[in-house]
Order: sequence, then C-alpha cells, then structure tokens
Amino acid sequence: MYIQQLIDKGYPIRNFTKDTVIYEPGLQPKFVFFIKSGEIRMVTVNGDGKEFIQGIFKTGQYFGEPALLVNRPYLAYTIATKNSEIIQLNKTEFFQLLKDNAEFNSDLIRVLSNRLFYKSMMLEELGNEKAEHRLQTIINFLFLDLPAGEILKVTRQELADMTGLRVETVIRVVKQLAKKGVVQLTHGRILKI
Amino acid sequence: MYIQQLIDKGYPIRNFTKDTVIYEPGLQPKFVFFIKSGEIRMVTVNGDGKEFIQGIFKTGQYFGEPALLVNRPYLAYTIATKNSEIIQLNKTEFFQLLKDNAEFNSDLIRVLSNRLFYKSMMLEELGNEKAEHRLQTIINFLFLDLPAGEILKVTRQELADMTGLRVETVIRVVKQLAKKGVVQLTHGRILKI
DNA sequence: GAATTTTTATGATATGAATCATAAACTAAC
DNA sequence: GTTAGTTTATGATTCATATCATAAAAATTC
Repeated sequence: MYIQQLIDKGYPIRNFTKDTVIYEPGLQPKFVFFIKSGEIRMVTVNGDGKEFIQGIFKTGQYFGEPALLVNRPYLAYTIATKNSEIIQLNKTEFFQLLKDNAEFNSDLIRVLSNRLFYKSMMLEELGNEKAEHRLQTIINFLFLDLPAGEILKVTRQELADMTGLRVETVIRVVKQLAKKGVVQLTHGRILKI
Repeated sequence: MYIQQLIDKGYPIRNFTKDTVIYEPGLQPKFVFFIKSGEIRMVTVNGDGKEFIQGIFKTGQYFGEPALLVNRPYLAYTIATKNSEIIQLNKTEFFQLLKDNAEFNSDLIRVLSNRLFYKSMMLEELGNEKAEHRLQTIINFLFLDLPAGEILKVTRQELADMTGLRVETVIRVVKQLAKKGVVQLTHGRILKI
C-alpha cells in the first residue's frame, strides 16, 4: 500500500465531504488522487443529464492518472460518494514516484490493464448485447468480489448507469431474471448464492 | 521504436498472412505481440456473430499485454487484416523488457492510458448517445490522425462495428450528417476539411 | 415516529434503430 | 472486359427499450 508511504513522506491529506465534486470534465489534469479512506465515483454525463458510471474507486485505490499521463482534459466528473480522505500528487511528484518505486510502477500497469479489461467487456456489452445480457454480465462481474450468501449493495439506478439502460428497464429485466431463476432476490436485493 | 531493438536481439519474426487469426477468446495468453509491419484488428463477437471493433493496431504498435499482465483469458479475436510481420515475446521476455527498458515501461503506461481514454469515450457514447452523436464522435476521433483534405479510409460497416450500430443505420445517418453539412462526402467517402 | 427523500414498481405509449428485402454502384479478380 | 464479391442505398416492418405518468414501499432525516 503506497498510501502509508505517502503519508510517511509528509504529503498532506485533503478531506472531501460526501457529494463534493473533485474534478469536472474539461479541466486540465493537475493531480493523481490516492484514496486513504472513502469512496469516489467517476461519471460522464451527456447533454440530457444522463449519467454513465465509468468507475468506482475505494480505499487504497487511486484515480486520475490516465488524463495526467496523456495530458488531456478530463472526460468525467469524479465525486466523493462518501466522506473521503485523499492525498494528491502533482505531475512531478507522481512521475517521481513512478520512477523511484518499481512496485508502484508495475502495480499501475496492472491496474490500467484491469480497467481496460472491464471497459472492453462493457463496450462489447453496450455495443452488441441487449438489456438482459448486459445485466447478467454486470451482476456476475459485481459478484466477483462478493462472498457467497451476501447481498449486492447496488441500486437499480446504479445498475442502469453502469449498463446504459434506464431504471425502469433494469427493474423489469431484473424481475424477469429472478423469475427465470438466474438471479436470486431477497427484499428486492440481489443475492449471491 | 522497440521493434528494431527486438530484432537486433535476435527475436524471430513471424509472418501472418491476411485474415489469419492470431488469437481467439478463451485462450490463455502466452505472448505480447509487436507489429514490425502490417495491421491487426481486435474484435469481440457476440452470439449472433455481430462484431465489435475493440481496436486496430498498426506498424510499430503492440497488443495483447493486458490479458498477459492480468493473466486472464482473451476476450477478443485478433486478426491480421493485412499480411503482417510480428515479433512475439513470452511472459518472461516481456517482463524482462519492462524491467530493463525504462523508456518502454513509460511508453506502455502512456499507451494503456490512451486506450483507456478511447474506451471511456466510447462507453459514454454507447451508453448515453444516439446514432448521430456516436457517429460524429467516432468520425472526429478518426480525423485526429488524418491530414486535412484527406479521405477517411473506413467503410460504413467498420463505422457500424466501432459504434455498435448496423450498416444500414450508419449509411442513413452519415447521409443525414452530410445533408446537415457537418460532414463532407466525396464519392461516398468522408472527407476531412 | 412523522415527514421527506429515495428506491422499486407497473402500465401505456412513443420512438430510434434493428431487421428484412431488394438492388444499384463500385472494386477486385480472372 | 466479363464475373464475382463488396459496399452503398432505400423502403417497409418489427421490436426492444425509452419515455411518461403515477404510486407503493422502503429508507433516511429531523
């Protein structure tokens, strides 16, 4: 965990309260953000205000590197969905870390690869598949880091915003999936069996 | 250019003739592929045979790293769309290169970031936007590395496979865009002005 | 624990794009 | 230069999902 190292080096910790916008589309990237605690949501928004969830970042994770690395303005909003403690590294600090810390360097490459995997999978879904298939795929994906017997803490709206569907569609299709027996519901929540 | 270095080191060059499949979904990744010459298309295919173009790779570029780095089976097909000369590095060779060659290391990070940027942009499009907007975005993107006055060497089918639309839709919508004056056509080809 | 907000639910209707069908215009191959 | 294969074109019809409307249920806030 690089965050402890950063704290030890004396980097200041910034607090972002729930629902604070950390950065917006169009801004020129200045920092990479390491999450000491909390949760951040990365979303793009279209002209009609429809949101698409590009990623969710939790304690121990970092975000904002790609824009900084390729020096292009942000495409997305990042918003703290919980009160969060964050350490910001500017460009030089980040490049220094990348150079000095071989472990961080290879972690970054793995992290970027993982994100690419997720985005490729979702592009295939949004490009080629209908509502039912998309939802099965995202549910299975979310199941990956969830122990069996646990409940998926995700709303229908969030599923909609990850799959490019509308809430109503998600509600109807999840119900169908439950009727078919491919997902298990308890009080409306999706259960991993 | 790393390819010349690889050649100098004596790595063998493999030839793939046009339309040869280099790897398929489900296979366990074994190599990273450096393109000495030629062109490779990376596509995912759904149950009905509908294709989605995940990426196009040309001379000097490389592909196949993410799957190898995260050790997950391929999601996509890669197919030589031209006769191609390719140098394959296996896992140990690739990790060695990454460790020994700082320049390659940071290039990889930049390349992964760029691909993420493209995929995030397209996810937003496929998730939130209709045919017309999707096509404007992809056309503008393809214009980026095309000199003004040149023609986009891309078929309607390829635009369809990059945007998750159908050929007929692309044909109709591109025609609309031309009528509106937002794209310029010469003999049906899209011209950058 | 009453009030407010968020989430789930369900029906009716509209609509953008897929699908199906058929053909002309180009390009490449022999 | 005729044949075969792509690519572009256009109309008719279908279909999945968005949109609109309205409300019950659940969760949060005060």
